[in-house]
Amino acid sequence: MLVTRPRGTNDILPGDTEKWQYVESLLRDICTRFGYEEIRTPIFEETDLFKRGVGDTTDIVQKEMYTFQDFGGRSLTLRPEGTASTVRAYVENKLYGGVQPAKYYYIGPMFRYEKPQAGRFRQFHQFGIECFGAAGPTADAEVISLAWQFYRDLGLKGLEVHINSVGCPKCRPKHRKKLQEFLAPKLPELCGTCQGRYEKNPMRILDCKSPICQELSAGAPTTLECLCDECREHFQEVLRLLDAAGIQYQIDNRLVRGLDYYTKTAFEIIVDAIGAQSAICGGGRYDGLIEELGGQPTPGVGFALGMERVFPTLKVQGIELEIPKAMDVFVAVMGQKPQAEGFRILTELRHAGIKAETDSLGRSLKAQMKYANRFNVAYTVILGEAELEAGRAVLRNMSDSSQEDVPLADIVKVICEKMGQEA
RNA sequence: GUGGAUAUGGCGAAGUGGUUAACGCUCCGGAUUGUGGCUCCGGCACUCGAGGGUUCGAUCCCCUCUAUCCACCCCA
Repeated sequence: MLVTRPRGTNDILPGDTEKWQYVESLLRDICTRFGYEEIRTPIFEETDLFKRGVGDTTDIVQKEMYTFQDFGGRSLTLRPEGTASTVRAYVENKLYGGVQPAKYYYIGPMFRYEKPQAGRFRQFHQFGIECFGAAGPTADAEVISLAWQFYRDLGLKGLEVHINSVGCPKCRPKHRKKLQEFLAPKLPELCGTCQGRYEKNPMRILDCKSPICQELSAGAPTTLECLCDECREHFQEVLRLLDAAGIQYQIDNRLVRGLDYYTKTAFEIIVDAIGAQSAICGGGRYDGLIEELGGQPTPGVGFALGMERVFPTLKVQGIELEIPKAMDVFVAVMGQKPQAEGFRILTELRHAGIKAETDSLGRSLKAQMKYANRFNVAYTVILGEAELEAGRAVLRNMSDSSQEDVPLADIVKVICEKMGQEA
């Protein structure tokens, strides 16, 4: 084969696309229930948007972005995540002039230059929501509750909500200072990346996976201990709301999100099903981001979940989605003359909203029946020279093999009645 | 970027330094005349990821490359 798909991308094929559509429509339905509206932004943006939005020091910006120059010399980047674009669109289109809070959802492909492995791809698909303009804890709780609702509706089990608060610009510097003081004597023993983090972003040392760093940072001052009054109250209120909604959670004071824009609430939903990947969903509050991207100071909360991680989870948990069958009726035709009449019936069935298929390869009746059987249709119309002359067609019930003669003039109506549809 | 594993017909999967490379599934066709799901029969035709090398001879041995999978890192 001359050309194959780019590394880390996937062809989503029939058989799977139905599952994607099912999940997507469930998500849309839930969003409608929660008052979130869809927003669609460009697949690529000015590179600067992500540098400022996601954070210059993050791995995503430093080594994972698909950045290119267009013929006009602009630096553009395939979006690595959805929040920055949504904020940009909110500010650029002056959506702050509308109803508040502004609640949006998006769903679509994201791009990161990663080494592919289980649950990780270079083009992957995220569903996410963003709520702008609500500073209070209700918004945080609602966002988590929406994600929870989705997993509940899908029937997934054993999911854990991990939650933490990373503070705000008022209390974070205090924590940073305390943390650096705590780690200073252990600095030489930390792993290479964490030594670098010490200056740039010491908070990230807390969720380093290296056992050595974990041990060294054990007992380190947590963000929770250093929260200012406002952040502490906010966090406690979020927890109280989750309790009220019956959502179980675990406080995880080592949970720190990898994107720079988070403030206060940070959360992940964890499941053990996708190889080394555990987070099926992640999000939190980002009260400084909108201002950072040129808007008025506006609070925001949201999350994103990876579509490529929900399907393996469904599989591991043995959950079958209820996908409606693809065909209701097959029209089998023999001979030249009946062909046109068969096509007329086929067309009218489809007009009536019935899923109908026919043979387009001129196969024998036997082969057509076999073909019909593969579609698992409820009825097959059989039309040959003899039937045509008699002005009737055979209607075969495929489940009990019973047959009846139906006048050609009535066949569509009869089928519609049987299928419980309106002619 | 680092490390490990694997690469055989549409899919799954045997196999050996040397005549026609198993098998299962799928697909297509057929089994007395115009009828499915079961059964039976036949077909899908030099091909063993790519390129070199060793050898009289390699799908099985060596080298290189590529791809895929998995893990680290990071994330959804």
